This record gives sequence, C-alpha cells and structure tokens, in this order.
Amino acid sequence: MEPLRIGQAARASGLTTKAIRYYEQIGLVEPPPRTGSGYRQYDSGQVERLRFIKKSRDLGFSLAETRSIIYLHAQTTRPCGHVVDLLGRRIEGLDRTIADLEAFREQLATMRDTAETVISSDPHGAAVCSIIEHAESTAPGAGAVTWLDARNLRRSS
Amino acid sequence: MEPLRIGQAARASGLTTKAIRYYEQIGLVEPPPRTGSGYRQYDSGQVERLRFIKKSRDLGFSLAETRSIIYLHAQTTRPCGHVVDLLGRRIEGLDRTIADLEAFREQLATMRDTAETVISSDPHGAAVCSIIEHAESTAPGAGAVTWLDARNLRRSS
DNA sequence: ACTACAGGTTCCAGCTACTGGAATGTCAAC
DNA sequence: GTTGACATTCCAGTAGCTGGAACCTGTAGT
Repeated sequence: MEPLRIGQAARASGLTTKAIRYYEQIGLVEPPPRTGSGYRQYDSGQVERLRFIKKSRDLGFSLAETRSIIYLHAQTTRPCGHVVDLLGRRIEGLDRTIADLEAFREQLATMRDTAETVISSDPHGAAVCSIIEHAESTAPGAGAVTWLDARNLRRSS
Repeated sequence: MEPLRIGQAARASGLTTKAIRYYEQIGLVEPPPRTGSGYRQYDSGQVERLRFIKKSRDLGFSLAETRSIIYLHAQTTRPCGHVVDLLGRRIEGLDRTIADLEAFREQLATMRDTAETVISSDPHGAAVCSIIEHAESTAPGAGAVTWLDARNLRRSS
C-alpha cells in the first residue's frame, strides 16, 4: 500500500489534519517520514495507531489516558487490565454524573414551571431576575449537587 | 455595613478571589473602589451581584449568558422571559445529554463485562489493547452517540 | 521595634484538546 | 500558465478559571 498523506490519513482515521498534527506535536504519535517536499507520509501502521487513538477518545478516554495505554503497551505490558480499571472508574463517574444531571434537570424544570408565579411575586421588577435570585429556595438540594469535571465528557463526530 | 475585602467577599459569595478578579478583568463586574493601599472594597450591592453570578453559574449558565441577563437588566428590560427561554433550552440539552450518557454507560459496562472474553481472543497480545480495538463490534451504536459540548456542564463547590 | 503571618496586589503561564486563519509551498490537471 | 486542491508552519484563540512568583499591607505577639 502506498503511504498516505495527512488528509487521507485523516479520512481513514476519522480525525482532522489539525488533530493529527497536534498529536504529533505533543508526542502522542511518532513524526512520520516526509517526502522531499515536506509532506507527511503515513503507512498503514501509523494509520492504525491514529484509529486506535480516535476510538480511545470516542470511548471517553483523555489524551493522557490514551497515552498511558499506549505507553504501557510499549513497555511490553498488556494494558488490558489497566483499561478495565479505567472503564470501571469511568462507569462509576458516569453513574454519578447521570444522577446529578437528573437532579439538576428536576431543579430546572421546577424553576421553569413555577416561573410565572415567581415573576408575579416581584411586580416592581427590583431584582435582576427573581427566578435566579429565588433559586435557592426553589432548589433546596443545590448544595448537595457536585458536578464531575467537564473533562469527563466527550463529543463525537 | 463596612465594605469587605476581596477574601471576605469571596467567602460571602462562594466564589474564589481569583474568580472575582477574573470577572472584573473580563468586565462582568464593575471595578470596585480601592483603599489607599490598593485593596478592593466591596459593598453589599457588589457582593449581591457576585452572589447572583455564582448562582447563575451554578444553574449552568455560561458567563456569556450570565452577562446577557445582567445586560438585559441594565437596559431596564425584565430578563425573566429570556431566562425562561434559556432554562427551556438547557432542559432540552440535559435530556439529550442524559440519554447519551446512559447509552454510553451501557456500552462501557458491556465492554467491561465481556472484557475477559475479548482478552482471551487475542492470546498473542499483538494488539495494543483488544478491548479498545474491538470496541466497534461490541458497541454498535457508537456512531449514533453525539455528545453535547462540554460547556454545558458545570461543577459546583 | 522587630518579626511573623495572613491577607492583599499584579502579571504571566498553564490547563484541555483542539480549531481557525494567515502566509506560503507543491502537485496534478487543463 | 493558471487554477484548485492539498500541504506546510506558526500564531492566536476558545472557557473559566487556577497556580505561582514577586511583592506590599495590616495586625498581633514578643
């Protein structure tokens, strides 16, 4: 198979050219060989690596986690146990996140549904927004809600 | 009431001093008066504004949204209708996020539960991690999952 | 008076994971 | 020879702050 240029490697892996160059820059992938004119040339092994990274990212692993998996492999250690650990922790985190989001959703829905009442209770409009200013009393569990770090979420294409 | 210094204002509002200075820097709050030696002095009105911002943030509004609410108020427009709109959109977003997270959680749980089988199917350890490499086949709905932007989530204290 | 120490000040760097854009180079086709 | 799609590098920006350095202030204790 002919080596691919970066755009083709991007299409083959589902990444963007920007992302691939970025991964190279931070040392997540090896710098590929170049043509005489400076174009990057990816062979099938490199593309496979890129696809692996994409999948790992889509599964919610951070670049640091992805890097550690690859690194463990390079040490000839089988990283699957490590991955199972990571999966377990991520599932726990998701359970917490989902519970928090559901509680939060209920708060917001309650706020919206009672919004008219709240609005009419401030007929002089003295407050910036009485909905928000009264949020504490209409959302008693606010202090108990702890959000997970946004880094735990990913979007996919 | 005596004016408060930034640390006290932080404690009173639930923000950090860093966050307050940052809000001042980006123009979300007015620069407060200073003492002769340069210390910021917050009166109760400013602290109230800071608390409003904190609550708005905790409710999941971005700084841009929070700014727009405050700005609308400054235009002597009652922003509550705007806030109700924002709430509605956020609730819809949350519904999608929760559904996506639940689907994703199921994927991960399936992967973890079948991990041993997957591991033993690659006895030579040729792959970096067969769990991830086989993810597509064990997670058929992957393409359908679209994550919301991470900006939609917030953590609280 | 001297000395801690807790607070304040500014400014700069960094975090995640890229994306967008400018200015420029290369290659194949028409 | 010119168009167009692709490539290159580098710089800046995104959200929402946080951490740290280097320094100043105000109060309490010895």
